[in-house]
Amino acid sequence: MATGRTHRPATRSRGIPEATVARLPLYLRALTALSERSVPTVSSEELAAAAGVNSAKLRKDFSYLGSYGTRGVGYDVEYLVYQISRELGLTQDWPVVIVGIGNLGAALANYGGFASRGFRVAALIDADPAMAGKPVAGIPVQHSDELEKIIEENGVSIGVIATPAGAAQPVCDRLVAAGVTSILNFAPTVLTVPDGVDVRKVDLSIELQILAFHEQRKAGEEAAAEAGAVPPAPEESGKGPDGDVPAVMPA
Amino acid sequence: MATGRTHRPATRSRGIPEATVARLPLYLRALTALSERSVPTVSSEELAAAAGVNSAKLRKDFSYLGSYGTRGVGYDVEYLVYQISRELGLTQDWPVVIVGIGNLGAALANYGGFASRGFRVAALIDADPAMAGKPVAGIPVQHSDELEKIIEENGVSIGVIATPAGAAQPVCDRLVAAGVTSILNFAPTVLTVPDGVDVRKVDLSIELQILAFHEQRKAGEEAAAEAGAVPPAPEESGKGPDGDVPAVMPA
DNA sequence: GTCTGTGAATCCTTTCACAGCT
DNA sequence: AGCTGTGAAAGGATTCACAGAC
Repeated sequence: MATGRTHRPATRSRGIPEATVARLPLYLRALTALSERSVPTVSSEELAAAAGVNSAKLRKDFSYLGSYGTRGVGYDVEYLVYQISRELGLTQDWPVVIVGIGNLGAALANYGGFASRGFRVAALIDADPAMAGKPVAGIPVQHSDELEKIIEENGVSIGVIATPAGAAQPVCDRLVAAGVTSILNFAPTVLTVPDGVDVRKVDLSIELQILAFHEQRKAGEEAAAEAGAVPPAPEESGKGPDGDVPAVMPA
Repeated sequence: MATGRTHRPATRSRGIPEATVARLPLYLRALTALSERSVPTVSSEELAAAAGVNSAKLRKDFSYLGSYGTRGVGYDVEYLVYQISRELGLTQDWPVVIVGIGNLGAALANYGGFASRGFRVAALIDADPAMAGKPVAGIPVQHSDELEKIIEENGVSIGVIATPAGAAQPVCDRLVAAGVTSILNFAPTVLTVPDGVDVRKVDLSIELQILAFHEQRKAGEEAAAEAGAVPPAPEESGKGPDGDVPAVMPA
């Protein structure tokens, strides 16, 4: 995953592992659901189940944030919601812009999960002049000529790129030049950014491909159970894709 | 080795680490781009740069697939495209169904990255009778009553869920009952599935939250660099002028 | 007795660095 | 020379298991 440099080697105060950070939103969602049902406290076991992880991991994760639980009782739901929100920076308002209002951009603009978590769609931007002024999710689309102005006037530091692949890097460059320091990229391209800028990538087809890999292996196991299946082994001799045999290396 | 601590018994890999599998689609995309430019061979250094990883990692990843490179030369682009495609299972045709044809479902239906990688949208399914028959991305939407029939007739084993959160689990259950064994879930819910079924989750707001975390930290570092270090631990107070404040009630 | 918080052990991933092939 | 393939080392993440608070 493309992550900018988190320079500052001596993180004496709070070094929350990336893996933990990535799970905090999961916990937060589960906690929010409990909160809406007015559940006062929850055990690590229950919360872990609701978030889809195991309890040891959850407790370890929370231990990086501090000691917010009560032994013999569990965690106070409201208090934890607040602590995690604060840790994630969601107690403040994050204006974001979405660039590229095609199908995906429109879906993102309409996505309720943003507004409910401290994110505010400050502007929708598209390169197509015909889109300008047209409202999407109640927000008028603006032409990309305005990009820099919009970023500066709204103090936007997070940009979402939902353009076609070819437009992504130029858009990215302009966003960064205008002051954006975090980018969520939906375009199927590797973005190049300067140090200090974070990029996260969501690629719809990559996830499907990973599923296909496992799916294929399931089918292969079934077949292999009946006969010894050996796929084609082109030129190269030696290892190749065979059964469980790892790479060989005689001494 | 092969210790008896199989967290996922049904998903025993052929020796290719998950982390590597997750990167194969990246390599494949970079290679496809090279292939289209008729580049015959590529070094690990070049390919790694194009895929956004470092070369040692790439070579290690490829070593799990077999010895497909030539020392002193690099990798044959076409050959590697074929090998990775085969490894990912993309040399076969994967019919998929998309359930929930809202903004996101429509975006997915229109997404070109599927068709070009062995995935074929076999059907679009929505619970709204008003959608039935309406074409999206050239494919007529079918009502969810037809779900089981569609799955079976098309031999679908991969399902994409793009419904609202509340509908996701019931839809998932029906998909699984009908024979689907891999699910890509865009709904913000933790899905419960029987053993042997793979679920991958894509959550748009989670990615943004992770960005917000890092963004917040950057802001804190800047402030700390300019003035004396002041840890950002504010009490619940007035947010922004137009803040839409998440429900937090600190004890 | 219940449940959290956490060192220690285990497992997985990345990086290093160089042997060995072309 | 140039570049891959891979053991070995280093670094993270996960799980274990239990001390200690309630």
